[in-house]
Amino acid sequence: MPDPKDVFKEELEGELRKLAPGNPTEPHIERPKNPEHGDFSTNVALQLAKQLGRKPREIAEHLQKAIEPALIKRGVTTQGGVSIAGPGFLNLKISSAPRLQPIKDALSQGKNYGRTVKATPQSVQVEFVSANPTGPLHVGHGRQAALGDAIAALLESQGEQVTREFYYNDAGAQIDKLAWSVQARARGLKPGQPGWPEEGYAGEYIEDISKEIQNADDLDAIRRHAVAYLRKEQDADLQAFGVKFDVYYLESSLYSEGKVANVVALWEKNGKSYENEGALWLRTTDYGDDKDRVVRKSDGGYTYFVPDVAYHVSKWQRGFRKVTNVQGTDHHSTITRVRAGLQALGMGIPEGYPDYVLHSLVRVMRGGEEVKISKRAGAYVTLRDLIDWVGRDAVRFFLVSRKADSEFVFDVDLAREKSLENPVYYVQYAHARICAVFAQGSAPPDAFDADLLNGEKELQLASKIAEYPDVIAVAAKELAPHAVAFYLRELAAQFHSYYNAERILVEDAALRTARLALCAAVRQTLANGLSLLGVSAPEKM
RNA sequence: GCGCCCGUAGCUCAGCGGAUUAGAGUAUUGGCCUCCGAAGCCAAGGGUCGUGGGUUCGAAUCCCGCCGGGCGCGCCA
Repeated sequence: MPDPKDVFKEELEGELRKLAPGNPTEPHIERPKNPEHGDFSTNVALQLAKQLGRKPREIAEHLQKAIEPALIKRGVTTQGGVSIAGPGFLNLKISSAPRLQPIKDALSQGKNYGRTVKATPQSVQVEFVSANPTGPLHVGHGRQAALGDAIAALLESQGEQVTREFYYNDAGAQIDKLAWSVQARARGLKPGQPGWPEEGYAGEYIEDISKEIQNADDLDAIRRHAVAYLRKEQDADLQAFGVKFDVYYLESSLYSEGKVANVVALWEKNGKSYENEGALWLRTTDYGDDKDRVVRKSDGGYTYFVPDVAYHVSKWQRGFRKVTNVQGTDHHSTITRVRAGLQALGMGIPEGYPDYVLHSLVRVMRGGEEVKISKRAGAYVTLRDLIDWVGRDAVRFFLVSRKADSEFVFDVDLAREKSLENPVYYVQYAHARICAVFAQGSAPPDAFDADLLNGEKELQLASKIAEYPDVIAVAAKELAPHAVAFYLRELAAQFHSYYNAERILVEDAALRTARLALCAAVRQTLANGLSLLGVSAPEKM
């Protein structure tokens, strides 16, 4: 059976090409909230009115006459055809058999419902977290982990081949500070005392590490031990959070393999760099930056963004044509710089490479007050704190249920509340409720009589299930997992409403089978969506 | 000062390639369990979409100014 939405769109496109051959408007088909407006709606007639200098309703009538027979010809059965509403909207209401098709799709496709298979998958990469091993992961890293992992899952759902990557600096000045701090602790010094390193790390974890140091004079051993210790701890946190990386990329390898030096040499060769005041500068202003940037300091060391550019060259050379970096908004100035640095190499890397998803800060509220300090880390709230307080599923769902660039307040008390107030449990509860129905002894049916699902709530649920593939396609395109979280809430709400209004396990066997099929399809869709967000779909709660 | 982001119901947030009556959760109020899980449902009240202009037949959505908040403006990473 052809997808009515696709047919509707294709036929509209054909008609629009005839109406405005020069530059045809692309029709946007939306699914109206108000059921009176049918299953699909478009405002092309209104958009076209200006361009053609005709009244929108006239255009709508023209389109209506042209489209209706074409739809019928292609097997789309409607209720009342294409109707015109308001100033010139075209609304299409399809008959109930095709409206129920998504139930069959969800049942037959199972875990793959909503996913796309690509003949030639693109090799794409998502880089996220990338915390330096100088302390425990904080809430911001948690947001990156939740966001990055969900974005990666979304891209996978669209048939791409995704690599999750974690990049970290294992050898820079920050690591030196870490080593000095541990050393000072091992020698019995406390933060702030005379002899404590400037800008040293003061968290309790430094003391924990220092207790394992045998020789406080062997700074190299201390450094290795501290890095290994914190890496292990970060890995444990990520594992508890359910996030796995395919590649850990070490900044030090960029130096040892000569990749940093190569980048600088290419800039010099292309005439994109110049010497001034003993330093080497890159002409980033050629690529939209507001001033040129130092790349090699007068002391001979490179500034941080040189290895960053070298790292992105490595991504390009490893074949990643689409790369997404998930970082905090405090990094937004690096976007221009990294892209400029890549352009100046003249390697044919596209201007917008790579993509960035920047998230703003998360404030943590608990007991009506903002929490700023973690006992362990000292200066910030850790991801581990959050998981301990509210559990992995709630942390994941909360951190991903807002637009990345909106600042938001994580309310620990709300996330903890295992009841009405919590959207995570609300969605999970819908899943568990359906499981409970099936636990009464029925198996999800293979076939059912579609004519029996003719209630308004049933048809609406079917339409909601039909939306799912579009929702994740758009969320993947826009790198916006929060759309999935909102969708799941709506689907769960519609199910709860239905469940309260109608009995599933009715006497009539045929009707029972049909309703069980609908339930199974909802359950499958909930499970698929939750899985994209890294949230479990429990059978019991 | 400059650049980027944000300002929608008491609170937390969707919507923002313009369009059919501004949405949800939470909080408040009132209903619904002899019946598949009440971690649920039904209903009510609550918004000059920061503000002032502009474009448009039509603006929360696009453009400009202003106000308020965040972040960034290092030969730090």
